[in-house]
Amino acid sequence: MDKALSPDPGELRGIYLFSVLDEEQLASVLNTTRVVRLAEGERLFDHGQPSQHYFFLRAGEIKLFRSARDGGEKVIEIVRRGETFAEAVMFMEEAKPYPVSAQAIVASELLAFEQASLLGILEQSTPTCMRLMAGMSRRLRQQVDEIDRLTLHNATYRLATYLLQQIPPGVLESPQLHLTTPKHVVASRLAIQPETFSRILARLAEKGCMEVHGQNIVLIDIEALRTIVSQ
Amino acid sequence: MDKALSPDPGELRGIYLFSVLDEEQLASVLNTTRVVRLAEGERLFDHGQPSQHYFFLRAGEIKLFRSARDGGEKVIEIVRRGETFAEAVMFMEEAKPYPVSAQAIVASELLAFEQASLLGILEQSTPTCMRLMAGMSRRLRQQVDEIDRLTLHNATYRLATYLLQQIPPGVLESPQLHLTTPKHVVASRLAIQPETFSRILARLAEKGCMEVHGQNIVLIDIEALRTIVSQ
DNA sequence: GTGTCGCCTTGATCTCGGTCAATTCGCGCT
DNA sequence: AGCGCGAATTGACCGAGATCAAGGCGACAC
Repeated sequence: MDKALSPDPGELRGIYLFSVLDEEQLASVLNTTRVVRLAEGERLFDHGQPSQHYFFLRAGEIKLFRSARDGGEKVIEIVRRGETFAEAVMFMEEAKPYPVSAQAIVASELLAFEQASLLGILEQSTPTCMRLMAGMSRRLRQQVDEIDRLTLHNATYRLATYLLQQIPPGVLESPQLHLTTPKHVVASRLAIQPETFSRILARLAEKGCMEVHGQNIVLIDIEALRTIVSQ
Repeated sequence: MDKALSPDPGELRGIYLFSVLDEEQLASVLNTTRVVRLAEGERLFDHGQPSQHYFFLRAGEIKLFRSARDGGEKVIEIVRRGETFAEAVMFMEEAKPYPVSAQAIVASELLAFEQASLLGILEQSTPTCMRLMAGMSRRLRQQVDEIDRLTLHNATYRLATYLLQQIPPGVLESPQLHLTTPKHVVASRLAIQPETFSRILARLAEKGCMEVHGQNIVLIDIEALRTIVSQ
């Protein structure tokens, strides 16, 4: 079976935040790093909860989401293998509450880093500051794009955009997509109800844009999708 | 009449980004700072345009917005006197395109700072890095809140939230609000059509929550508003 | 004063996407 | 194989808010 390997310096160097650290700094991160394994459906943290850590997703899939009192749920982001999250939280004041909840979509394995060690490193390593700021800037821009899509565009546009983004780099023709994420989670990520999501997929398939076979989608006519997205 | 005063070190120190700089650093910022005055309706920059500057709003009001090809427009943020904006853009790659357009709602006066001088300072001043990261973190969180409101809550909720946020700090009872911003701009900020905005205000007034006299709104029953917002 | 130009308001109607409900599908389990 | 449960699909209906279309109300110019 899988065993939770301890992280080594090589693995940490692959993470953008740590790529320019010296041996000593890397060791200080490594010392306070824990491996966390989550079963499917397990919560990592809740919205509002005081934070002490930020994370790197080794394997699996995590959803970051907000809940409404009426039971509604909006997935803010789907975190994939190789991505870090919650780095920006450490700059908030007081208890630094997490701005979202995090839950494993499938069994997942993560590295949990202590905020304190990174804060110490940031004091010494301006290049690391720059990397972190670049990362936050990119996310800020993505959020603006998200608000744009939510307010200026309809559900079909958002779904088309999402599908086009899922095309692996390099693939040009009739790419075969495999949705690793359950459809209802993707729907929430796009602020669409599962029923509507299903209907839009069906309509696009009917128009000949794609073929849908459960989790697998073949994009027959990418140009048609691009047309939807470019107006 | 107003004349455009040259900025002095005292004014710059009042800006959170510059509050911990030494004399020399402050001078380097000051050297490359220009005063910009905009007439009502004038554009400061456009979405996608390469960026060289970030800004501080001395007086007036600026809207940051996205446009759709069909003429639709979404106000992302209304910048008020004393606020800075577009600091995060400098960390993007290549041409560092502005993620939004900026236009003066009323005649405005700004300070325009060069990205290069701040980047130089960030290399030397870790405390300034920390301040900037804290600012970006706050904005990131606000964007999540915004997405939450857009997807999990209705137009009345968003309007009530906005009104409650406009209450000057310290005022507890029947605060009199003055909307400095035209209603159709506030509507766009809240992702509501002007007609719907007007109707919601009318309905809240009818319920006795408030009195609306053009730009002036008296919040009669704040508790009722808070109830709307807390579910 | 009176004209006019924007903005705001009010009314009538439409529509996209949500809600409710009923199957059906897919997959793991015994 | 047959069962059971959650996810996905499909259909019928609904509703918040958009759109379309008139007025009304200032503010400003002349």
